Amino acid sequence: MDLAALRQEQLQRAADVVRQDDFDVLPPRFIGGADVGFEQGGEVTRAALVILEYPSLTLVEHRIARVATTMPYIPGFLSFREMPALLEAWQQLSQQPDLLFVDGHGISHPRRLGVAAHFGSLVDVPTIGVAKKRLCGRFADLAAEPGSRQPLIDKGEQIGWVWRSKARCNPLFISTGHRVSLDSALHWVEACTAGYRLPEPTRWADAVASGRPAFLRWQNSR
DNA sequence: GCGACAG
DNA sequence: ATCTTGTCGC
Repeated sequence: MDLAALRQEQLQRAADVVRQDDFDVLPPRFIGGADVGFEQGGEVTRAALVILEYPSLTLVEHRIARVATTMPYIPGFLSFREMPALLEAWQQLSQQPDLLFVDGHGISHPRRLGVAAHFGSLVDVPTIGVAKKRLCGRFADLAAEPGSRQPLIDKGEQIGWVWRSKARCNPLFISTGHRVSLDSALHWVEACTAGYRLPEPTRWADAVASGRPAFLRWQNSR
């Protein structure tokens, strides 16, 4: 693969990313969660999409897509590796969300195009990046209290929030994906967090993707 | 040159 | 991400 070409594609696409709020984002009726994983030693990419109703945070739909992996994992180019499976799962959705939480970064990326920003701008859906690790940028130490936050800064601009969602847990990296401001991104993630480190949409997507007991129980009870 | 490096 | 049991701490 030609990284120089992909890098150019990122710069071009990043210019189309909307970092401000959309009027129809408020209030969301359906919030989605996306999680991508790999199987068979990485040869198969598995994308899970779930739809929750807001504010009840009730699971209303789940979809899983498996496609042949086309690219290796290269820091900074993750979206190209996950995009095919995400698009496949997206097409299977019978109810598209008003807002989507994507595992990974949004604009908190070296060229401001993490997977959340890339997918969001591609299908033109409001997205928020929810990552568990830092990719770039710097931030001051967080207080131990849950709820504490610090701006994530890179090259002189704020590209996200580092937020401690739960006591004694490592913080989350929240950023704009597409059509959602940084402050709103943190607002919606807070509104969808229910006592666990990860917000509900992300937790459910993860549970569905890996066949967690919580999901299996939900599936049997209907 | 050295260290960092989403999932 | 994934391979995987027990184990330390609240």
